[in-house]
Amino acid sequence: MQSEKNILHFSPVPLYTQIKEVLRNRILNGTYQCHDQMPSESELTKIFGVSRITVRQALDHLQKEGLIFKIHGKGTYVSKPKVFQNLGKLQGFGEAMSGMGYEIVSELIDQKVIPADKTVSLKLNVNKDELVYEIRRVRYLNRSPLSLDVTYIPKAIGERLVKEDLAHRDIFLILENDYGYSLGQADLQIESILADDVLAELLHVDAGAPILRIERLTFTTNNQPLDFEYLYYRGDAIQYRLRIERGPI
Amino acid sequence: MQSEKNILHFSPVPLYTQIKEVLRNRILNGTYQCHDQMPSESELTKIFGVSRITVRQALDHLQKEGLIFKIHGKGTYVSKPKVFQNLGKLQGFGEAMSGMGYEIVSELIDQKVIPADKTVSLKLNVNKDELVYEIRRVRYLNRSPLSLDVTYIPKAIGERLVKEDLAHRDIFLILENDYGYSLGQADLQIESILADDVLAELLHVDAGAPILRIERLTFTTNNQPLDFEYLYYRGDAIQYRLRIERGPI
DNA sequence: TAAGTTATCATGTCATAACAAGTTCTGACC
DNA sequence: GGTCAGAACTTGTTATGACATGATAACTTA
Repeated sequence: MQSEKNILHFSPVPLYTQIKEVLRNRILNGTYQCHDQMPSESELTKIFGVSRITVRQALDHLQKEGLIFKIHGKGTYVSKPKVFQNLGKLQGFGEAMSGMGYEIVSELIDQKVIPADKTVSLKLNVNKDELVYEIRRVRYLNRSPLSLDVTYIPKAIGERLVKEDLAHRDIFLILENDYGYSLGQADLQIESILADDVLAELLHVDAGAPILRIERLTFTTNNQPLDFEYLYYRGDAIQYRLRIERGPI
Repeated sequence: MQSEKNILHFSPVPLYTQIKEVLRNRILNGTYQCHDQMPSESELTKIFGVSRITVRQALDHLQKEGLIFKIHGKGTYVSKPKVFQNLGKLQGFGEAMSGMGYEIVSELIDQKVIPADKTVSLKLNVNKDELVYEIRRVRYLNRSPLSLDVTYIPKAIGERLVKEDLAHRDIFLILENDYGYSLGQADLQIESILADDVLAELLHVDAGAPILRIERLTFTTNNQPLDFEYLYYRGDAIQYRLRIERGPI
């Protein structure tokens, strides 16, 4: 019946999902390469032995993921993997830059247990004056200071974190891979400020230099606040690139 | 034939788009309220006089926008409007703030046809020195200047745009609703700079004040660059809030 | 040769139809 | 009364078929 023996017509997983996975793999492993034209919808119906509506459903999902794009009247094509493709996702800075050929190291400035002030307690959903960990690090990109990260994290997690190699490992990766937390959404707030003396010294800029200040509150997939950070980036460094998708209203 | 006289079966705009707009309006104006159950798919087919596949296409889009959610076997429901729901999506600033209780007006500083410089030509994918429109606007939030938007757009589109009411309408909305462009992704680049004299005067800040500079390149769903902008925000205003989701890779 | 027309193939839209599967309510049976 | 089967909803998946519309190449015509 079907030319593709990988496609099971009697399976709890929908046909369009199976087809989507097969096509995704072929794109990722290079069977269909960047800017290649994919088989047309009618060809795919023959290849997989399904109807056109099923093929279109699989393609729609892949398009939503950004792996392919369609041109009316011409065909379906494999998207060029863009630098930004994986951004616009929540990720730490090291996570973002490593894999892009940059070497990121962090210098631990200090780490201490402090009572949560009003802002931190609100963000992390703890009582005021409840103890939390404050971790201050300066991140270097190719020997040049790039940002000061001030992280607030519940005391229980902080106690484990401070034993880790925070100079080379991303906190998000530790939380996810080592501690098993599942990171979900994050709220970002961005503003522009002037460097004070402390920032100026740490980031090797003049006092009064422009600084990009990002406030980030990260949640688990269960919507529990987990990590609250202030990120002070040097204003002259290309900072955050986001690939965001349109959603109306 | 159809119970809904607003739905035109012989129109260049697809039926599912018309239905999507009608339903969206009913959600926004409160006809269908938060957590209300929407009419079932079979009811909607009768209401609008279309087939179920068309209704589902409209609902799928609304779901992707986050306005509704479905529960298998139960029904379709109106989502609770979240503060961040509409952020982290690509949207113009007015689009973001209106509906949040703020009044946004824009002042048109100037609009002119200029030859594309190297940056603009690269971003918009046109030849260097090819003519493009440059539109400069200052946006006011409750009488207070908030940002300078410098928009570069291909000449053909710009010629139509400059006839519009750019003081009160969002460019993105005009492009989408009036011109039928389907906006897809956008690349954002954010940095922090100091206000020069021009910016200082336009934004009512001192020269040297911190400014948030956002470079935004917006694509159609066909991945054609459509709109390239520099957004200069006052650094002391809460700027951009993004709700971003974690994605694999 | 250049310009216009047509054929062909691509995706986009829409209709009708059927069955699967999850939820809820009802009514029969114990 | 409590339980359980089933009817009557819901959304989810899939098929088949049709026509519209955009893009392109081949063909025709001036």
